[in-house]
Amino acid sequence: MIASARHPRAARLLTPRDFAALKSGSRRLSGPHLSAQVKANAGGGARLGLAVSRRVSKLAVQRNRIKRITRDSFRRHRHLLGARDILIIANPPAAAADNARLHAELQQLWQRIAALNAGEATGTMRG
RNA sequence: GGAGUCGGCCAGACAACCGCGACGUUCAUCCGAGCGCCGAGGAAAGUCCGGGCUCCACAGGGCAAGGUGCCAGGUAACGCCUGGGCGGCGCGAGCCGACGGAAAGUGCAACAGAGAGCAGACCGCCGAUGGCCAUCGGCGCCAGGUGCCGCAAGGCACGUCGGGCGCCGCUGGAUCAGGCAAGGGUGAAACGGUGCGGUAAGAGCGCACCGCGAGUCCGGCAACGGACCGGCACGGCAAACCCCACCUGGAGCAAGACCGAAUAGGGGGACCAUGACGUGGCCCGCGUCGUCCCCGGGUUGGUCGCUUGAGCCACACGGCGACGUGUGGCCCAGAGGAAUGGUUGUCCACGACAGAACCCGGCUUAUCGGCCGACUUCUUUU
Repeated sequence: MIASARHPRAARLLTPRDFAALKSGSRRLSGPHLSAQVKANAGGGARLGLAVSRRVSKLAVQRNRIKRITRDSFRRHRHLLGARDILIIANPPAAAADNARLHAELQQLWQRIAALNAGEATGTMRG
């Protein structure tokens, strides 16, 4: 379906249960500033969760910035990502990275996720 | 124009595209879609004070503990604000101050220093008074040489001289007894300060001014100020205990309320009273009568609380002011895995600190820079 670049409520991980489900059987990817946990979901398209702890930055402004950049990038690339739940975890260096760097890294991350085939995406059968 | 003080305000702008949340409205069986409109701060921060609100069997008395601390106002309240007083800083506009009581009591002061609380004399000053020593003078007393004359007693001369002792007086002293605390020195602090007089040297010993005072009068609601009077004692520390005055019940929106679902009214044990529990420091008082402990099972979803409020903006009136009263107008985030943004372009003074989480009033801390008003001061010109 086509590619609306929107980010409705349905495209988010909402409950603690959603987050707990990612803890087991997910595929992990990591970059210098951001890491991801990915797992196939029951359908309907990609859903995004965010984890930016106070360990990344004590300033709420910085944490908000990272989340906003991530959401904005996610909605633009959501049509590429298939039916997966994705948790993006910020690493401490992310607070020092500017917006352009975060955008670039996110774009690479989406491409790596999209490259995973359906079998791998479930994570459980990895050899 | 330069330097500065106080108060207020702003917090890159504009455009395009793509997004997010609330509300209103239209469409739609539902998912949702269109349109309109709104969408972080002056500190949203630290959580340091004060309230509202909610629950705790509702809040009475006493003790303890904590807080505040010049006075008077303002306020819902405050540790905030305004005005005033006092002290300090600044040429000034102004700024800063835990700023009640030390004669209610207890206590503290290391080191240094002679001495640290009803103190003390190291260096030093004096030595008036009473001694001592010395010089000079006066008076008195005592002892004595040589020569000549004389038998001797004795006389005369040198000589109204010299010596010794005592008393009195003058002057002097690296002096003793003693006097002093001015000056030096120690200290955070040394038992009022400065000056003049005074004195042997000194000293509130006297005087003037300042300071001080359980005194009197006057001004002020008061803090306090002024005048007069008094005398120089009554040191400092209360962010030491303490005294005095005033204030404070506890916990916090994960407060708390409702709806729905699900399971159970389970098993075991302790106590039937001068008992247990409720008051989250204690006691009294008050209230409740079955209460408490252990084991096992179930639930941790939704709605409300949640933004109209000690609200904001004008104008008028009262007040020095903080602020109050009245009239009119406005609606100004409400999320909750958590919205309020991203990218690009143009411009310039090249953009700081930083993100609401129940809500207000303050304080404090962080902060690139800019604008406005009032005032001070210096310089130039007229």
